[in-house]
Amino acid sequence: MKPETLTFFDKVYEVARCIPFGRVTSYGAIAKYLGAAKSARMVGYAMNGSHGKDVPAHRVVNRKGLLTGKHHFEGTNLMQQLLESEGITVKDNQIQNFEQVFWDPAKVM
DNA sequence: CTCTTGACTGAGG
DNA sequence: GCCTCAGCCAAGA
Repeated sequence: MKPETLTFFDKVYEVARCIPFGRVTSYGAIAKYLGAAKSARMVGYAMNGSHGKDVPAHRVVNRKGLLTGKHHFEGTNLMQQLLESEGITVKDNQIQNFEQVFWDPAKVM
């Protein structure tokens, strides 16, 4: 990869890979961790390019714990199944016990 | 170069 | 708690 390509996007991928099993985080949490809390949209946008990478995008949801990006996955419920496979309860595209499974990147670091 | 859109969020009503 | 507005930055037309 070219150094010029090392941007906010690459940092997002890096943090996303650090998300532990059975945990989730929000776009804003990642953005804030990167020092660009107001660029949460870029995190989601970056996820658009997460295909072909080891980025567990299904573990990244919006601040409400809603699976806003499920439409970007192959199936209509693939994202939900992936989360449920990790022990996360999902109901109506929304993560239950969100605070319980929420993972803060800054908290680990 | 300009305009629109988007996997978002926080503040205000 | 829900709706609306503005800010953010990048990619595509």
